[in-house]
Amino acid sequence: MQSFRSAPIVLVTEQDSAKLDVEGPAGLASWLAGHSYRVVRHHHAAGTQLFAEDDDLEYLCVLSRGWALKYKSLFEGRRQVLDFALPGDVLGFVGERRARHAVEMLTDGEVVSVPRELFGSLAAANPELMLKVVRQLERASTRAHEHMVSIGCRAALSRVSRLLVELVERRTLSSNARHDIEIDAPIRQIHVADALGLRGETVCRALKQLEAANLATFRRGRLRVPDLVKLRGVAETPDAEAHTTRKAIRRGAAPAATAAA
Amino acid sequence: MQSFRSAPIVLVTEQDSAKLDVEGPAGLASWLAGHSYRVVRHHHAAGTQLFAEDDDLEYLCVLSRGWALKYKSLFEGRRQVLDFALPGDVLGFVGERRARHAVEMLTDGEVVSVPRELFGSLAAANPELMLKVVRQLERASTRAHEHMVSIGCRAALSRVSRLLVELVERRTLSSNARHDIEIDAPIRQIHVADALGLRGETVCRALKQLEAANLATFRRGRLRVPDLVKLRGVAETPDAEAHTTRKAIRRGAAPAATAAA
DNA sequence: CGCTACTTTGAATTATCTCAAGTTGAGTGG
DNA sequence: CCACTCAACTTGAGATAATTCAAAGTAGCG
Repeated sequence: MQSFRSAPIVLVTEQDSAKLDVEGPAGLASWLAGHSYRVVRHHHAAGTQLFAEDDDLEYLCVLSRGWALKYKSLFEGRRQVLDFALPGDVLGFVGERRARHAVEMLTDGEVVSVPRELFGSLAAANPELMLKVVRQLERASTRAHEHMVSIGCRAALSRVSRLLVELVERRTLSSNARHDIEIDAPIRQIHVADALGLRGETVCRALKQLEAANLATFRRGRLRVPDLVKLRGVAETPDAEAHTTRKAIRRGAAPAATAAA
Repeated sequence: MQSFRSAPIVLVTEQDSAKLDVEGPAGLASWLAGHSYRVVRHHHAAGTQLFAEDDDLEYLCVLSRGWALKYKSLFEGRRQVLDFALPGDVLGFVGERRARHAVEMLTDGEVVSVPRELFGSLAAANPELMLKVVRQLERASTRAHEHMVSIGCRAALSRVSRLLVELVERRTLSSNARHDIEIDAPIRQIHVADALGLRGETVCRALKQLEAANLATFRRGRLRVPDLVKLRGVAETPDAEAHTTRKAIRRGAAPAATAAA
């Protein structure tokens, strides 16, 4: 079932369409909003589950405002966060009706929904639409791959750093700011943990380390990064530094100053 | 640079096109092969690197025969295997020229290559082409997500079991065989390890366990699974069974028989 | 003011990694 | 047909990063 079907349905107006352009020229939501009165926009409260894994989806959706979470649930309440969806991201699947993962709103937000068959005809008539979708898919896929590298190869501190860097980069895009960046990141430590294959306690300890080293402060949905380059350095130091230090200590040498010390 | 540019270039003939249909009705390679003389087919030896991360790709490629490996390299020789590519899989990126990961042949095989701009015009003229690409992308994305669940949430034994199940399912597709399945899987333990975020030794120990329990035998590129349902059971038993057993032992109770014991 | 949900800290436990030796087996060339 | 080689696989024992369990702290909110 699609729980959002009970949400108020708002037809997209011309003004709305113009407003959606804030997502940039590649914005899928704005494109869709302007092409049929059957493209609708729903508002959803934080915490709403848009759909669950295995749901039969009648719509293809694009997030137009707010943050959402894509995840898969396992046994014993464990879950894997697959991606943080930001405005412009596709929620749903073009190739099949069955949902391969769940999606839930992290903040209040808005979702543009297109009936599947309407999307099909829009796509047939407008090649550029499918291209926009492909680009979104590939971007999401690249993020998933980076994610896999983190979970598979990096130590806890690096994973957390890498995720913070990703969040900053997704929010500051073309901006080349590198110092004292501060963004809203409406997520809890547990979301970071579930995304990185760690437990909440481990994420907490990693964040404390980053804070102690003045590399990043993440509290109550607000992320501050004094020096993005340095943080990226920790993210890309998989284990090498820690490893070297460890060995040196074992040999009785004085430990080198690490980024987090 | 694209190292495969030095490979012999073979124009696709009508017969080739017909032959490529073994990939099934959704086969991208066969579709592409029939639509322009500028679509070429290359042969590549096992071990060939088709492209590296950050290469500037002039072609969009589809694997038509053999197995390939998508991966990202890190420090100290560590790498994360992102996906095993089988015939029909897209190698390359529609939305941008820059490669986001490396690809290397696991076996001898063939690759159908389309110049990027030609792909663009083919896609504009044939909406169904882009749809085929989207479906491939979504399938790869779903695999990546399953992969993340494994790496992030499962114990070593479950991860290995899950990967073996995935390989079997991809090779037997619509077949509903469930007993005594045997397939070629031209990979080594180290590929499994790099795919699952484990070390070779750990994969070896997991495989030994599976073999001892008569759940799967994987040796020299050949995988035999006596009972797919049972193996799937181990894959989906994240830790619960082992965990319960562990606790029971600590309490002094007799350990329950586990699948791998 | 007292929930409730989230975060923090500590100590013990453990799955996996590391390091270091073997062992196996397919391929090679005498 | 028999060494020989080399890469892949196997096995063991010790080290460690992360988990688990348990118990306090905090902060937002009605």
